[in-house]
Amino acid sequence: MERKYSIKDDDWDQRPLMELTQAKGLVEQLQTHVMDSPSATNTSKELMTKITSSYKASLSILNGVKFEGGENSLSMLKGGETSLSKLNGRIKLETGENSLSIKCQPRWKEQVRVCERSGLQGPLDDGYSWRKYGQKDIFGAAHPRAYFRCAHRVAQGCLSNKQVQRSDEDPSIFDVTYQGLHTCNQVSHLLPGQPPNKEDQKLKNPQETLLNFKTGCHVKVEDFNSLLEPKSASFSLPSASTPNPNSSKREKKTVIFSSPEPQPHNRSMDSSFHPPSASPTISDASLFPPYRANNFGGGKNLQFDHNDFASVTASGISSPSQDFGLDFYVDFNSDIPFSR
DNA sequence: TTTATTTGACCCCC
DNA sequence: GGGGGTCAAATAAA
Repeated sequence: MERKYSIKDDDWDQRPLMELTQAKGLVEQLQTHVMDSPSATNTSKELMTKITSSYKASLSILNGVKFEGGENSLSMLKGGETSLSKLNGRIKLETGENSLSIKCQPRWKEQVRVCERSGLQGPLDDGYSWRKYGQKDIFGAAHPRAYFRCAHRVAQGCLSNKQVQRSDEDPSIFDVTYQGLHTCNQVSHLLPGQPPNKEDQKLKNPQETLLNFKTGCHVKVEDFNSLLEPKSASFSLPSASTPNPNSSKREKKTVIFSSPEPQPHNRSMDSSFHPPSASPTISDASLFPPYRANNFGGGKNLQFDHNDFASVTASGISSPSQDFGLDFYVDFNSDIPFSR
């Protein structure tokens, strides 16, 4: 499969990232070939798996990361076991006695509007699964902020995460901040006709997916009724991790949700809308009222709110099996301290 | 029983 | 010291 990359002149060279992305795709193809080969030894299969994992870990670091310390920063990390972790918004690469802390990742913001009209429009298949890992009351904000990370973080080392907070100005709008590109294979969900893998099948069910935006924005909404209750409201904006290639810089689109007409039995009804286990979820009665998704209300709101974003265009970063445009803005402002 | 969510506590940065 | 982000035990749901 051929990949196309388009890149503008930026502060730093994205080519290593693109090359690595391409290499990852090729290795995954090779891995498929090796796994299917009856003559392949267990050792070669194991090596292929390790190589693929290594590529994914590397991409997790390189996606949106600028090494201020230059190439030597990485060359200082040598010897011993290498581990990759994330703490306080920083990616930390540790090996032996050394560690490299990286703060910046691709970061962008979406605004999701929810309005009071019903309009369930059939199933949709969405791309990414998120797992909620925290919620905080934010100083000066009327509504709490929910924290999500990629549900495949453990299994595939994907470091993508997002924060969701209801807007103070307009309660019908949710500010969704994404950080980090997906390095997992969830994008495969977007491929029509492609059977989900075993794990994904566990994560999804037909009731989860209610929308499909023509723009390519996929929104998952679960258990709208229970949004009235302190738990179990759920939705995700998977495509936000792969913003519409047609979107221009600082372009604003809006994802429109609509709530069902008031239904007295809503609170208790509907086992059919219970949230699946591992889903992109947002939970908080105060945050998430009984909204129902609708796919004819509008586009998605993609807002890049940083003044110093560099524009990068790449393709198929997250999936070797799919070619799609990917426009995003990378905040290169953050510092990249090196510590021991 | 397994898996996901909730929420108080803890940690780190400013 | 305060605030934001994350962890992890408790709890809920499937």
